[in-house]
Amino acid sequence: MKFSTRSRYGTRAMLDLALHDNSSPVRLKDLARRQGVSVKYLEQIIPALKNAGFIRSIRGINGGYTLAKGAGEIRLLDIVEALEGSLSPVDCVDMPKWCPRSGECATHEVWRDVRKAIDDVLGGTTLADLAERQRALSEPR
Amino acid sequence: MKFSTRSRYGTRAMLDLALHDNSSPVRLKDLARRQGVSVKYLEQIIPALKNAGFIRSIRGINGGYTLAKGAGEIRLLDIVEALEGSLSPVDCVDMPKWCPRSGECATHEVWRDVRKAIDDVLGGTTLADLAERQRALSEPR
DNA sequence: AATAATTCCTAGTAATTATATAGGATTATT
DNA sequence: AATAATCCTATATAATTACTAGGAATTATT
Ligand code: FES
Ligand code: FES
Repeated sequence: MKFSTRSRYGTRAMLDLALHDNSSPVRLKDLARRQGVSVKYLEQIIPALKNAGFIRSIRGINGGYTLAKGAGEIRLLDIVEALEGSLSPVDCVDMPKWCPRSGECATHEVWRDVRKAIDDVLGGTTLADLAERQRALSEPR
Repeated sequence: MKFSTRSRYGTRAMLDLALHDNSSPVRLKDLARRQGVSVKYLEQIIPALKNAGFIRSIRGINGGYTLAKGAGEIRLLDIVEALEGSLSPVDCVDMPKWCPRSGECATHEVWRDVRKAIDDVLGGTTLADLAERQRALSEPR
């Protein structure tokens, strides 16, 4: 019941892009240095975010990555699901047929409730919200 | 981000014990048959529940397992944590030192919120609640 | 046209975790 | 003594995780 490093690194990568949005594309090299992750590993995580339509890439020299849409339109739930797969704590929440007795299983209902609680938190937070929180944290006071 | 089979089987085992509470101890053989799990695998899951103080065992012939306290005093959160370990989606929620920059990491706050949401659902449901739901599901109507 | 810097693609790999199974020791009832 | 249950420890296998490696494709600059 842990998020994989894919999700942790990938979410922080998205946050990094959001914070550097209005400038030139962000090179993976810089992103990796700032986040303390190897370029090679990020290279493997990034495609999921691109396929999901969250980021756009610019190839060749001076290339890099930018957000493909407004930070306010990207929910953390979408990011994590793109990286992690479904957040249902058990498979039968998504596919009731997966458990033969899902119609008469009380635990099933509880797992569904857990899923919903996660959805509410992560679905209610956008990348813009996250960036704002980060700015508040980094702000000198 | 899935619960292991330990958690799923273990929770169902606890539910089974709760439903057969007021009678004689439940043999693993019967529990396993009802839940569709091998006795040998259950044997490996059960000790965690016993060590946590949720169940009591009776050895020898006519032995078996019973709840060690009232079903209303056992929260699903406790059961799952006994079987699964901490439900924090990332380690730094439990150990802030684990991430070097946890004090200035916005994602950290979100992961903490996710943990809390799970806690609220699973901490707010007791084994008695679960048993009641199960009876409602099984009831002929 | 050559160079350099970037993303893109595919494969490999070591370590860990998940999901069991197996065999026998211990305990208590009859 | 026989039986039936829990208890304990070891082993096996498969899947997943967290990377690393090498090079191909693309593009701005010179
Ligand atoms: S229906 Fe899947 S756990 Fe019960
Ligand atoms: S502090 Fe652990 S993920 Fe940021």
